[in-house]
This record gives sequence, C-alpha cells and structure tokens, in this order.
Amino acid sequence: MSEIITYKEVLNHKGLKNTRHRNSILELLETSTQPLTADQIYLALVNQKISINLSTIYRVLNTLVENGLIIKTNTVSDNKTLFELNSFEHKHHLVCMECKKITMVDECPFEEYEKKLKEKMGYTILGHKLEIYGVCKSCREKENNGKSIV
Amino acid sequence: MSEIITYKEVLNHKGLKNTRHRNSILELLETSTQPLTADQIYLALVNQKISINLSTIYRVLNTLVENGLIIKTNTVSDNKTLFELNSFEHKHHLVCMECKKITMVDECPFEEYEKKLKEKMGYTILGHKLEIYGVCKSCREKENNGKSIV
DNA sequence: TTATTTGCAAATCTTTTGCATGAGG
DNA sequence: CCTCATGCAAAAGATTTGCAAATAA
Repeated sequence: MSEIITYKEVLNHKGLKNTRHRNSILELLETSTQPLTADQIYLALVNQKISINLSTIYRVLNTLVENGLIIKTNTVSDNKTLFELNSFEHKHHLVCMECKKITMVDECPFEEYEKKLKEKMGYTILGHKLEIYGVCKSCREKENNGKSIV
Repeated sequence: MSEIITYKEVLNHKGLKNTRHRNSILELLETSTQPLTADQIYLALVNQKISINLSTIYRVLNTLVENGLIIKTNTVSDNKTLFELNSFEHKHHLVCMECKKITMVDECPFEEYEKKLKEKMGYTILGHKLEIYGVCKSCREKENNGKSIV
C-alpha cells in the first residue's frame, strides 16, 4: 500500500488510456517550475524530438483538466491560458512583472476570511485564487545596477 | 476645488482627446455592476443605438488600461478578457460558478501577508488579485428546489 | 490646422473541431 | 477487436493592425 500514486494509476482509474503523449505532457509539467502555455509545451516537446500535434496538446490538456490532474490558470497581462500540475496542495502565485516568472507560495491565511464572506455575502465558498504581483529579487537588482534606490 | 474628478478631466490630464466613444465606454463601465468583455460592451452600445466598431472598442479599452482609467481582468473558466473601471479602491472578486456573476468585495486582510512575503521571498510587492469561487445565494436556492441539502 | 481617433477590411493568434487513421487494453 | 486517441487541415473566436477618412483641440 504505497502512498505514491503514479499518473499511470490515476489515468487508469479514470478510464483514460495511458498514451505516450499524455505521459510526456504530464512528465513535462512535473519537471516544470512554472505553469506553461499549450504552445510552450509544444515547443518543449518538439525540442525533445517528440513528434506531436498542437491540437493533440490542447486535447490532452483539456482531458487532464476535466479529470483533475492539471489546473488551468491565466495571466492578467496577456491573457494566455496556463497549465500546471494539480499538486493537491494549496498554492498561490507570485508573479514578477519584469521577468514574468511565477513562483509558488503555499502559505495561505484565508480560511478565516472565507468564513466571513460566507456569512456576509451568503456565498458557498468553493475555493480561491490569489495572484500577487511584484518585482522579484533578481529583477530588482538588475534594475538597480548603476542606480541607487536610496 | 472639488474633489470629484471627471473622466473628462483625467483624459485631458493624460493628453487624451475627449471623444464620444471614449465617453460612452466609460459611462457604460461606470453603470455596470460587473466587469465586461469587449464584445459585451459592443453589444450594449449597439443596443443604445450607438454606432461603433469593435476594433475601436479594443483600441479605446487598451488606451484606457494603459492610462490607468480601467483595469483588465480575466476569467479562469473561459479565458475571456474583462474590463472594469479603476475605482482606485481595493476590490476583490467573488465569482459564482453557476451564474458566473461577479460580486465585488472590498474588505482585504492581506497587508500583513504581503509584508511576510516581501521578507520571505525577497519580492517587492506591487499589488494582488484575489478571486474567490463559489455559489451565490440565489443559485444555491435554485439548486435546492425539490432537493434537500440535509 | 494638425495630431489623434475611428471605420473598415484583412491579418494574426489561440483554441476547437471533423474526419480518417492509428494505437492501447 | 473495438473503442479511444491522434494527425491533419480547416474553422472559429478574440484581438490587432494598416491605411484612409473623420474629428477634437
């Protein structure tokens, strides 16, 4: 009774075939530190000499979202759809406005806040998404080359 | 020295011409309780017998975003770009997953959290966006017609 | 008058779909 | 085998762009 569940097992359990394309997309997302667009996934796979069609990527991504293996997000700046693995952990995005890199944060202080909203607004809360915008350390340091902040 | 600043004044100040299309779009967003898509704006204006081109709407919206009069958002579900007036107040979205209606919440408990992130992650925080997903009161009541939750 | 804005049509980009072929269980 | 997944090409939908005409200051 291992606690480690492989994607293969999850796919099986959901009645989805264990195809090479599904696996390579899942593996790619697994190793990525960032959520990726369909196009980025396409380019990364082509780079790995994997022959795949963009429409297949879209179809695989949609299937995986529907089955809860991955999660859809999007960026405010350019309204692109991003995909990331559903780690089943509570995570939020820290977005650098300079380099556009996304860092995950797992701390979340909102349970209490959600309760309040439930009472005040009569909403049943199912979840939330928090994106924090700023400038990351390395971009800030680059910007300050030659200039003094003080 | 009135404290009420009109859009006309803001446009002037930014060196933007005070055109009928810019005004009708701003007026529409002013009266809307929800963020709107470019297309929804187009249809609403056509409905008001205003003759305008969709590309003009996109150009006006982009100009207004660049000049900070309106704000761009987007929905996770269908990845549409939404526009809303920049009220310069701190607001968050409460999104009903059934009727897709968006309600604004103005309470925000995150100043403290942001400080923490700044220290921990070395980020300069510029702002954040919070979207809370759930089911609104009226949708929940509709769902429960005939069925018992208990 | 002169720079800015707008309309129109066409281009671009992302995502979806139909259909015939191929692969997994 | 038989269903589900994939490739390919074409469609669909959202947004942008080039250029000429209209308009605000």
